[in-house]
Amino acid sequence: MKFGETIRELRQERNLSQRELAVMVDVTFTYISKIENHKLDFGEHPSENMICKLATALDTDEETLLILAEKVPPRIKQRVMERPEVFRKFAKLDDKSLDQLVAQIDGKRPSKKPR
Amino acid sequence: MKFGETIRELRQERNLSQRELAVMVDVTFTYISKIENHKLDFGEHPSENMICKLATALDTDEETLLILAEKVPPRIKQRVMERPEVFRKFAKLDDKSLDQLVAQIDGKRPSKKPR
DNA sequence: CAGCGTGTTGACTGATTACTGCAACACAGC
DNA sequence: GCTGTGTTGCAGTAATCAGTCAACACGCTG
Repeated sequence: MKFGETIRELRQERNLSQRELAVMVDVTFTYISKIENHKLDFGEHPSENMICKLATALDTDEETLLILAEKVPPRIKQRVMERPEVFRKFAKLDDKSLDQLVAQIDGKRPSKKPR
Repeated sequence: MKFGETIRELRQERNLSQRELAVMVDVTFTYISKIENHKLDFGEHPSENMICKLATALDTDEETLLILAEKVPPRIKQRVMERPEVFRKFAKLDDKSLDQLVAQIDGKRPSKKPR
């Protein structure tokens, strides 16, 4: 519901025209327009590859874009394949339980102990 | 590496010929053979839809088959989309940390708290 | 108002996907 | 030696995907 809008915002923040961005990711500018307006012929979103290029060109986080495009980022997919039973369990938990687990993680490993 | 072999085993356990299974999932039996031997023209695995039908026909767990075919089951995908930050965190954890979280889940919610 | 830069849209094209269908062969048992 | 079973290669197809191209619309600016 928000992928195209996000691309547009990022592009405008960087003061790029559709044409300029198009060159950077190596497609025609009309395609950029369609992406931003969700006017792609079939499904809503561009290919994973394209999203990756867009992330680079716009200097933004690739995984966030992928998720907006309803694609599971490769790194997450890989981990799911490596530990399927675990992720199947996680997927069964409700929001509250997930939050509790996150709290566990953040509590136990406080990112960076600043001495 | 094991999808085709798994299908074959399940099929044989149920005493089905490739031809019989093929009818059940509405494809030709040569296709079943190709699936079992990883001889599909392009990528290794059949479509999600086909896998789903196979699971039904073989009366086995769909998600397990999907994972063998290196596809993220829809239920898991959906949950990832709903709580992306959470699953991104999970995916960063090493095996030991994941195991600890699972222990948390299993310990904390012993299936059914009576009372 | 001419012309430029910008964005939007519909029709079209080429590649890839997910199979079908056939033919030929192998092997196993009766 | 025939029937049932599985294997493999090749060609064909229909749908979907990824992207191009031409045409047009808008707002500025000189």
